Amino acid sequence: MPLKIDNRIPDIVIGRLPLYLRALNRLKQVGVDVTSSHELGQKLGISSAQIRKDLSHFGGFGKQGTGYQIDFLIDKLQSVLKLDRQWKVAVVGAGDLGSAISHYRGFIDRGFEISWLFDADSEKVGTQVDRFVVLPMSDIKKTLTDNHCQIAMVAVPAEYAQNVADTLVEAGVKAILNYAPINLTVPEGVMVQYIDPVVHMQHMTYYLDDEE
Amino acid sequence: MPLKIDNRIPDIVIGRLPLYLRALNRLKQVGVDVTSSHELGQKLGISSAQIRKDLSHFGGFGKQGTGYQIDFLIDKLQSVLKLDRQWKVAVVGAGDLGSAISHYRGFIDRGFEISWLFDADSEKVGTQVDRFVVLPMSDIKKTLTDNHCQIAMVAVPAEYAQNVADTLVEAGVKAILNYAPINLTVPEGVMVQYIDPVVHMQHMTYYLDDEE
DNA sequence: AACTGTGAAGTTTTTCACAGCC
DNA sequence: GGCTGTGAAAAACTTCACAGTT
Repeated sequence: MPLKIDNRIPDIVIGRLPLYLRALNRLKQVGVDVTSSHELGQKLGISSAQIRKDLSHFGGFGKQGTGYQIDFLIDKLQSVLKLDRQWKVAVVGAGDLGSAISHYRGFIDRGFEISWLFDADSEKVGTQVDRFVVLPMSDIKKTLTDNHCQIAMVAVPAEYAQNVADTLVEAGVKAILNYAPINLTVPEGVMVQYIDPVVHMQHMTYYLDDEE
Repeated sequence: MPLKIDNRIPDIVIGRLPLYLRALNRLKQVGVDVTSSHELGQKLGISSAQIRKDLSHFGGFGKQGTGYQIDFLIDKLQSVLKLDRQWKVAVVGAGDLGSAISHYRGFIDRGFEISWLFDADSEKVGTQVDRFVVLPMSDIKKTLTDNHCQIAMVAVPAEYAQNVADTLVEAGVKAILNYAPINLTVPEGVMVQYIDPVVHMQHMTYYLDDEE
């Protein structure tokens, strides 16, 4: 009898699925019905073997000789990523960035609905930003708990971000997308992803020509 | 005689250096002078061995028994990443996102100066956004070429992003930070980094509890 | 003929563990 | 005692290459 097989799927594979999904939706948009690991890989700059292996973790989604039915694959990936529902998302910070996020229309058809906008500044609380009335920080816990909100975006200055994160964790949030350029400390079981444009640019400058 | 040693440094290592730099600047800010691979790793959720190995690619920056002098290490990392100068950056797209980027004050002391803001919409061209007058797309090539600008940020809707990228490449840009949720095709020698908040959130939903 | 799914091989990345130094 | 820098070992990840299917 074989030992229990550890079939947890590598996180790096999970991280690529949203990219596949994005490319597949794009192909669908331009009227393509079927694609191949080769075509998809070309678009993404990823080898076809990798795409096939990644997808094979979840079952045989393709057809030999044919490729992948795009509608079918989109459906499967959405299901794997638990995107077969709408996730309500809270945004903290109603400054320039929080406002831009609130205005952005690109979340809704990819599984997310921005649902609340919070800010600590009493001048901002009560004002209208896009379709939201800015709520005070003191409302976070009750609002998110009552609504079982598990996802939040942090768009406050770096010096407040850890405090905000602590509050969110207390409110039961399990996934934080942090726009503040600072590392957050959170308990086990809470995920943080970071968006910091400067980090990306500093990565690229390494490879740039010296002459400015 | 040994074969020529390939001492190109792995890209994954380069990608971590900006994170080290960010954490080091944070420590400096709160008055710390010296740190260790262990402390830094703790803050970043990275093993101390990895930090030591990463840094060792560039020389012995630490002192045995003591750790790393923060000022010194910041200086070295900035030099490695070519951040010992100010890079001028162009932004394309003066919508909500482009405006938020233009207002953001966090670039300047990390090596980047947003210097121009372009938009295709003739209604926007000529208007003031923060300290910029919005420039027409037709100015991109001359402006960026004349100023040897190598870095640009794309903050336009997905359907225009590839066109904008093509224009930027033509203007001599070598590093693109793309906020549009679409993969760009660029020639060899041009780098693209992507920022798509939805990708990060879709990555996290995989691990969230099923009950919403 | 074209393409998937997959063991096996190859490569890269991370961790271990310890000599050497402060 | 505490810490770095680093070969060696281990683990993780990617690519190869091909049997099997349409």
